[in-house]
Order: sequence, then C-alpha cells, then structure tokens
Amino acid sequence: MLLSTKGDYGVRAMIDLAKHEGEGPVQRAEIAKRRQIPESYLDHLLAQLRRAGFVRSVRGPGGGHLLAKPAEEICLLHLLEALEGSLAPLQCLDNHEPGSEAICGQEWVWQEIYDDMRRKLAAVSLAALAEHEREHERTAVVNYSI
Amino acid sequence: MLLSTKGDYGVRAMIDLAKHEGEGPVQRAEIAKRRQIPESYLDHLLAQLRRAGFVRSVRGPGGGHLLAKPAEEICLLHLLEALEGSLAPLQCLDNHEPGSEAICGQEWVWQEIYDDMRRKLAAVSLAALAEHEREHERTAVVNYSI
DNA sequence: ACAATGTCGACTGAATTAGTCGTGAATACC
DNA sequence: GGTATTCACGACTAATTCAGTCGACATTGT
Ligand code: FES
Ligand code: FES
Repeated sequence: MLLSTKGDYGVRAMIDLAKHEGEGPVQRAEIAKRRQIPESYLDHLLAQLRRAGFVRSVRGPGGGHLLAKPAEEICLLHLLEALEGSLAPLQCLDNHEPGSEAICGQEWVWQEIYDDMRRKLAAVSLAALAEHEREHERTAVVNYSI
Repeated sequence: MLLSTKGDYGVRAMIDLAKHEGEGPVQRAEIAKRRQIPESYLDHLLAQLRRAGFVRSVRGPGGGHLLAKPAEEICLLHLLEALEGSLAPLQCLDNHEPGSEAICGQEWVWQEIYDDMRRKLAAVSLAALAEHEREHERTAVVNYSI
C-alpha cells in the first residue's frame, strides 16, 4: 500500500525545483544531495518528469533542470500519476469492467476513498508544497532559537 | 500503491463467512471455489485472520471456518490492517519520527488522506459489506429478467 | 481405524523495486 | 578546435516482496 520511492523522490525533487523557480537551472547533483536521493536514480526520475512535460533540462556547463511550467499549474495528482502510474488501490477501479464486481463487493468503499484521494491531491499545487516547506523551515528556525 | 491480493482475497473470504453467519462452519474449499482464491493460499490468509481473532476454525469432518465475532463488530479497517499490515501510503506517517519532515514536506497532504481513509474504512462493517453484496445480487437478478 | 478437515512451516518462482554503470550527446568557454 | 561540464539513455544487477505450492502433522466425527 506504500507509495514507491519514485513517487516520494520525484515529488521531493520537484519541490526543490519549485523553490528555485526563476533562478535558472538546478543541477542534478545539487538536488540529489539536498534531498538525499541517489543521483543516478534521480536521473531516471527527471527523465520521466521531462517526458511527462513537467521539467525542462539544459545540457552543458551551467545546465540543469527547471520547471517546464509555473509551480501553480502543477498539481500533486498529475505529478504522482506521472511517476507512479495509477494510484488506484484496486485494479478494478481503473479497468472498471463489469463482471468482476460480483466476486468482490468491496469496490464501492474503495471507489469513494480513491475519489477523495484524487480530489485532495488535485487540490494541492507544487507551489503550495514549496510554500508549506518554507513555512515549516521558518517555524523550525524559531524553535531552535528558544 | 495497490492493495496486495492478501487484502483483497482476505476480505472476500470474510464476506463469504459473513454471508453464512449462523449456519455453522464453512470449508476452505468452498470459499476458495466461490471467491476464486487458490485454496492453499487461502490457508495462509485464514491462519492470519484466526491469529488476529477474526475467525474461529474447527477441524475434523464437518469442520471449517466461522466468524469469531458478529459481522457487525468487524470493521474493514481492522480487517485490512490484520491482513496487510499498515495501510499508510508513506512510512513516515506511522513512524512519525521528527527530522525526516524537513527533507520532504509532503506529509501533511498524505496525513489527511490517510486519516480520511481510515475513517471511511472504520465506518464499514463486514455486515454492511455482506448486505451490500446481497443487494447487488438482487438487482443483478432483476436486470437479467428484463 | 479412517476419512475429512484444519495447521504450520519450509520452500519456490515470478514480479517489482531500487538502484548502478557506461557510453554518448549537447553546450559553454577558452 | 579542444576540453570540461552537464544531461540522456539504455543495459544490467541486486534486493525485496508477492504469490503461491507442498508435505508432514494434528484434530475430530463416524
Ligand atoms: S475485485 Fe474489485 S474490489 Fe476486489
Ligand atoms: S519522507 Fe515523509 S513524506 Fe517523504
């Protein structure tokens, strides 16, 4: 039932990019270090995100990765679906072919949960996540200074 | 992000028992056949459910498995947790050790989703599932007769 | 005694996940 | 043009989890 590391890492990386929005490309190595992601693995994730149209990459010295569109326009739902494939807790929720229902009789519960989840994820933008993290850092600093 | 077959199969099996509540033990082979579960695998699931206190089993001829408590008192949440372990989509939601938060910054979203999910699952009893399935069968019959 | 049934644990095969590595391609800079 | 920097892509591997099988054993009704 766990999200795979792809989803977790991928979102972390995107938050990193969002926090550097407008500052030019961010390099893989930097992201990997800051977010504790194996760099060679992050490579794959960035490739996937690029193909999905979320990041743009530039090669050569001074190159790196940046958001392909504003952080406000990227929602967690689409991001995670690009990284993980479907988030459905049961296959039948995606396929939705009739006939399997008779066997199982629990789809309705999961359907509701799934719909709720998607709604919630769609409501959170990458910008909101980045902002939330900034907020969190600020209060953390305050706490340290007590 | 999928529920494993353990969860799916296990719940199917429990629904089966619920539908035969008060009719004496139901045999593994019957359940396996009706619910399309490999019998030798179902064995493990029943063992797990027995250890968790959801089913009682009797050996010998005429033996089988029955609910250890009324279907009304069994909720989907506890059932699934017995079968799957934690349902948390991220490990940090269970461990909740501080320090990992600074890295990631997406827990709050998942925490909400997770809480919601647990609430919903806790609100559904095995009795409700069984009843829902009966209902479904009835309308299916009606549809056939058009 | 014997047949029906559940109990338990060891084992296996398949699939998925989580990476690593090497080679190549674009680009900036001198 | 040469070189250093950085991304691009695919082949490969290791580790883990999932899904299931099997066989020997225990219990109980007849
Ligand atoms: S087959 Fe659809 S929920 Fe189990
Ligand atoms: S580490 Fe907690 S959500 Fe990623």
